[in-house]
Amino acid sequence: MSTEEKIKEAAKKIFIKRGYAGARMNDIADELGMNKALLHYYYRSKEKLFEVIFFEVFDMLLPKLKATVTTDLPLRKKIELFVNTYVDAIASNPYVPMFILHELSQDPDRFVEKLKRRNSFPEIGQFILQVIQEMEEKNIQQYHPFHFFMNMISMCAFPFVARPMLQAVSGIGDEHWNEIMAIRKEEVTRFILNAIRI
Amino acid sequence: MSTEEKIKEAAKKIFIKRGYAGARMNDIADELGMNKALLHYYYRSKEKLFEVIFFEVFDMLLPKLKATVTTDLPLRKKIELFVNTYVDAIASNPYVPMFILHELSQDPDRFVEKLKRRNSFPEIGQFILQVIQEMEEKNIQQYHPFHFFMNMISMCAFPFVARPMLQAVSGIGDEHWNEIMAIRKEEVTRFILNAIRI
DNA sequence: GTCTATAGCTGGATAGAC
DNA sequence: GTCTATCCAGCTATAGAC
Repeated sequence: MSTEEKIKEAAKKIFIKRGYAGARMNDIADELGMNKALLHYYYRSKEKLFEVIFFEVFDMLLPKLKATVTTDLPLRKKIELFVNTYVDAIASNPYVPMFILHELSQDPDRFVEKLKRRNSFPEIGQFILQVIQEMEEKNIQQYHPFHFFMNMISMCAFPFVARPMLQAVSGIGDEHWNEIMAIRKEEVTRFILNAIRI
Repeated sequence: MSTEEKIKEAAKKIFIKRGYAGARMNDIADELGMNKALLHYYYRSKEKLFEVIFFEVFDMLLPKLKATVTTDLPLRKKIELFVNTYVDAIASNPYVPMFILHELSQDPDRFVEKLKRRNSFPEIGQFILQVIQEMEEKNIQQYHPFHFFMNMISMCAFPFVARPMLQAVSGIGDEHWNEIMAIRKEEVTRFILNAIRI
């Protein structure tokens, strides 16, 4: 791995742990046993380094989600695919939601602005329409379509965000936590499908 | 409202918006048209000021939740009460989850440690047992009880955390968002009860 | 109690040797 | 490319006048 790569990985770790404001260039350098002057040599400034990571994280996640939401599957299959994709993607990068929320809270407008410049922004309109149609045809329970969508997203993402607190409240240790999360996809999918069945 | 109170309220606003690391004592002072020396006069240090707010936020939320989880109601009623209480509590302080997550991510252990010193920590063991019993008696669908609990929490809390992103993805404006959130309690309760019905 | 002024430190950024 | 040394802005915190 090149020095440039190594810096990026270490920076990702620190930014995710502490957020942009809390992260120190020194911490990143220490993480690598390097000097912070090197970070500036490769990435010019803290802000620039952060942006590189920011977009990398999103380019890993958003295109996948966009693809699942816009495929041409029947609703139930699409829900299953969405949950599987989302939970898998986050489970293999469990720090991502926290990272996103961290920066989202600092300056929501700037954050959303950055995102929109990528055109990988998931387009949920079509999915919502599909839900509405199934409801009109009485194939599934009636819900407010947006709440239904929020329920899906919430159950996929929140456990990863709130993990430390959930573990504290429940007393579940790390090993046990991983075992439990391994079956989350199936549990959530089944939960949703049961909730919409007539 | 006393100066001390005013400082606390302004500080809460800033800490929530920017997190501990991102908040500036100057921002808090400016918010009030005061001088930052005053903040130190009343609260000694940034850290002390933060702690006061931290515990105030939790003392507003946790005891309520603890109460709902440990009441002696049948499961379905308890679920309804839990969702109503949680969503109401957060809706009237929509910044709270973000605030919590912010600080949770900085140093999870210290965070949980602080919390445990209060004895208002919700005890979910009894609730989980109740869920298990209903499942064994085949009164409700079979789920992993912890996933079921996570689903409840997730749907209550996440929309408030991710609001800016959800609005961006969906294109929903502020007025419309408020309308939608006004019915969330009912939507979530119905969703859960439908998911567990046999 | 409230203000101005300033001390003292932290952390991002750069210069310059190697 | 990598390191050491150092600059300088921005921040917390305090001293001291009123």
